[in-house]
Amino acid sequence: MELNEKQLQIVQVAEKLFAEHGFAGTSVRQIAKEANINIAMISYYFGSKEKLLEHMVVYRMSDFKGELDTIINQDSSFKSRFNQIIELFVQRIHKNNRIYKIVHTELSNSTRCLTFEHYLVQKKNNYDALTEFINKGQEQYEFKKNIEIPLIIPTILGTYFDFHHNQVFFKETYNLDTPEAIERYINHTIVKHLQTMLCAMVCIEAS
Amino acid sequence: MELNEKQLQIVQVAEKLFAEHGFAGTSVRQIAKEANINIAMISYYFGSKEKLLEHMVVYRMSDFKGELDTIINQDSSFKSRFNQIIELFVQRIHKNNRIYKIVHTELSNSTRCLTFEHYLVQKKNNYDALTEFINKGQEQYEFKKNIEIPLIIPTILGTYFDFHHNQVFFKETYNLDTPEAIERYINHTIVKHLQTMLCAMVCIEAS
DNA sequence: TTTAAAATTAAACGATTGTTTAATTTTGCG
DNA sequence: CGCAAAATTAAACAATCGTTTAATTTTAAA
Repeated sequence: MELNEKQLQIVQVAEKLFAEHGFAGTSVRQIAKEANINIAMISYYFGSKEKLLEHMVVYRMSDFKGELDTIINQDSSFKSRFNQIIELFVQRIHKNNRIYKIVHTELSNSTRCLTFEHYLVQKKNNYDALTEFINKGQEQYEFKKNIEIPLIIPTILGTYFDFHHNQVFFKETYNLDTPEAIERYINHTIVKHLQTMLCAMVCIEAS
Repeated sequence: MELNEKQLQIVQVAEKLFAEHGFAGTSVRQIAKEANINIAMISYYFGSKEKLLEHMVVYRMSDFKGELDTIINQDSSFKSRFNQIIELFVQRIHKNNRIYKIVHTELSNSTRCLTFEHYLVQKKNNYDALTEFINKGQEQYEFKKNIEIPLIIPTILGTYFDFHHNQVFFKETYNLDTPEAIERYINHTIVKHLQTMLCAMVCIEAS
């Protein structure tokens, strides 16, 4: 995915607006205005508003490969690696939460006929890598069996996104006033909650 | 929330369309066509498209009170009640997943200036009721301490919704071909996954 | 400096948006 | 039945939508 400076600027502004107001709720005029470019430039560079979204998904979904394997191939205990994987997923999804929000919304949108193939392939890779890792842990009697492995990632991403979607609620209920407080809550409290919960389910504790 | 037959029909059709195509992605003409009514009837009954959404949220969010208390006040073990609470939440969110999807999307939408007060009040009630229940379980040494109680509900709802959002992925990856298979997966596999995981984190097992 | 390609612009395109109007039909009570 | 209120309609409203056009400016290699 090669984007020149101007194209990148458009994609970044559009990503912000699509995440905030939805794809249908954002007009090309808003994008053009906020990106300080002429309306026609969007069609000129991307062809259409829909194709701009496609370019955006492909562009954002290409730097994820590898990080997961690095942790899995590390030389530490299964539990330690499992905890690191959980933290990685939260950081990843948090860093790119805008594009994920857009994809989640448009993926189940019967209007859009995009394939989101890049997203689905990425997802499949993550699931396969995690499944293989858990299976190995089970073979070595470090992880419990009878675990619903396909639901581990939904639990991680879902917990993050439910918090993210309901930030208005959490802010006023648990006094997360500053952006720093929210960052801390995500990187510490949510990560620790997921680690505690998932390890309690998955890990066999030495007694 | 009192709606006559015609208004109810409009709300139901609009709910389906808003959930499928988003609020901005649905036109009043689509709603009118699918509900077999004249376009003007929407303004006539609700005032505007925005107010239709408000009416919808209020209407859908009013039958939730009570069920949770019934389980909490039951005469069974903390663990048993906790498992029932988890199942109730999944069933609730699944039954009403359309309005939740709409609210989640529009809640973090800076365009919309709706308060969604009914939703937020409902949510607060659920959180307070669950917190009180867990606290009692902790006092009786049935539940562990140092638990992040505010994140239990996000884990339940989030796990469900991540599955729901990515149904396209799960369908082809785990062969959930029929609607019945999906129902079974939600009501059995997801519920059991959440019960196993959350109980492992929360419950002190007799040894 | 010349020149062709690329980038950028304002303006206009038809289509669709949510809403309102004013006329007509249906309803239900006296 | 008579008649006012409610319900329903087709048509029109101005505004905005995504996209295209055709003209102009900028760029950069020859």
